[in-house]
Amino acid sequence: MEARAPKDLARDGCSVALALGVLGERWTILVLREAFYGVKRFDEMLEAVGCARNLLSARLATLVDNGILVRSPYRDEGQRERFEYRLTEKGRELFPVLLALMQWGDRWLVDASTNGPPVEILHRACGAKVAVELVCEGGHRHLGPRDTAPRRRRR
Amino acid sequence: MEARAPKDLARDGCSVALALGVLGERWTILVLREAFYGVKRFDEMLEAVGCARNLLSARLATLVDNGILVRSPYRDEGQRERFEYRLTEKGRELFPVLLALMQWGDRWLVDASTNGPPVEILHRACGAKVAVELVCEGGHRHLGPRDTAPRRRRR
DNA sequence: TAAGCTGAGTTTAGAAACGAGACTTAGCTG
DNA sequence: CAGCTAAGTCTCGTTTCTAAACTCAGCTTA
Repeated sequence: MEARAPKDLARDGCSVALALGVLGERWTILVLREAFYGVKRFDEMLEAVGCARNLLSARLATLVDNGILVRSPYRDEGQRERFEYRLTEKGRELFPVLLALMQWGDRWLVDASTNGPPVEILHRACGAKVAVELVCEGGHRHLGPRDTAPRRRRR
Repeated sequence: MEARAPKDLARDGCSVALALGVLGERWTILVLREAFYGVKRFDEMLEAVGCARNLLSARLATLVDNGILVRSPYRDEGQRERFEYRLTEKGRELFPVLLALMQWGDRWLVDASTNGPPVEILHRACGAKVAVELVCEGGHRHLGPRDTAPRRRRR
């Protein structure tokens, strides 16, 4: 008997499930974190992420296949041509996901004995701390889950 | 030689890695999605999520252990006492993570031939669609990743 | 009082994914 | 031409996942 296809989390077309089908494997989101921090090269990424080489190779390949990273050539002084990985627009739009995870981790998981979060994201233009927030198209801000209701749309 | 402990993604105290240590296993985030939709009971969750029974059992246990869900007794008319799972405050604060994933999936993964996302999250008070947004403490809104810079803090 | 039902799990065995380290490759350098 | 280096690939043992069968406790019905 055939096992459920891997990555087949998307039984019902839910966008969360679709997203996790692409991002849900182990290490994938940490690779993206490093990509946002500006890490581009294989061995540097390997060091930063800390996973096995073959897995990093596999994750980069699926991220490229899914248009989240691009693999593009570069050449260092007196070196042969190699490739580096950079975020695409599609990849950059994952920033709120990363920031939401970071924010939750900061709030609930970071050891309270330390003085604050290990990394902060700042607004370049003004230096203030950046956060994700729930807003509605009607202009209301600071919403919580209790203020919302899901609506399933007919297909 | 001992293998790297599972869930040990948190080599460096990064909050994203810490969060993924709790949420990063397969199915966990889909369980939370259903919890936000109001699903509370084991078999109902099983049907909605679509994973193996033993994994649902394991995921619910780790979510309870981590204070994201509470397991509390209920009793239906003429039934014995059973248990249901509900989000805690810590769990509810994951809503931005889910919404950010949904938003990205809607934008980049939902088949463009269909007319819009499968599920929308609406503001109860006004009926308008809810979204996550990057804002800074200086009051600037609609930020993108390009507008930000990370700063690592000394520990 | 026994037999059957039900929701909520646990167990088991085979398949798939992961992890560590060794090996490969292609071009550059001494 | 031997050695170096970044970026992989390969191998094999371990862990995790999957599906399905099994268990269990209390309730109902006979």
